Amino acid sequence: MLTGDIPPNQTIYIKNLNEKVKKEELKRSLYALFSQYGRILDIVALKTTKLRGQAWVVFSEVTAASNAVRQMQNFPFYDKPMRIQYAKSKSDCIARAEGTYDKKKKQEEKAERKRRVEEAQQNATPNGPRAESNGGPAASSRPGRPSAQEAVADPNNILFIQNLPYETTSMMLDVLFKQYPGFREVRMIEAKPGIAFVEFEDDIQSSVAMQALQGFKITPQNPMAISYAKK
DNA sequence: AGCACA
Repeated sequence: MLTGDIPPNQTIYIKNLNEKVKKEELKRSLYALFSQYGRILDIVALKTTKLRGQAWVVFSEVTAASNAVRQMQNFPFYDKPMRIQYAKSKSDCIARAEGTYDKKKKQEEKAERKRRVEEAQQNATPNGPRAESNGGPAASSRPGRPSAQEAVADPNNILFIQNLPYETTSMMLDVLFKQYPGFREVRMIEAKPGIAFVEFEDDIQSSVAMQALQGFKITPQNPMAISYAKK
């Protein structure tokens, strides 16, 4: 519903982002937050007047995008709830990969956009034409696919670590996790070897650490499995 | 509010 009637796309369009966040940090945080849903091929964010506060995250799979749209909808990100939809068009990086990227066509589209802006400025009519929408077709509440996929826990400032070697100590994990901003503490339970909880100040910081250390091997047999702790 | 590919 919040996705409007835009058909599924492997790229998601995010708006209502905090415009004060610097572009590079924004991209990093988006990457950290969204890579749990699948492989991210590209993130586009521009700070021009028209495009600030928005970003596109390109996934390698549509199912990943679908999960992200649903599960991260309204997620408070830098104090503002993210509004997520499918992107309206195919990302250039996808078109390039498919070999369908047409540079000429691209330039024409750009020129066309520019033309329309200028035109709009020409007839700066006091009461412009009513762009009345008819509400569109009664779209089904969900895009075509059932998307029977494993649920990802909601983001949490506490991480749940599994598959640790038996001899892991909290000091070892401390060293590993405290390199990431917002680190608070590691908690391990004597009676339960192989797991740990690592707390950060907020969801974003925990996500950054998760992304960075996901699969990290303390021993060759023990790639860390990091997920969000259950609330 | 705003759908791009610096």
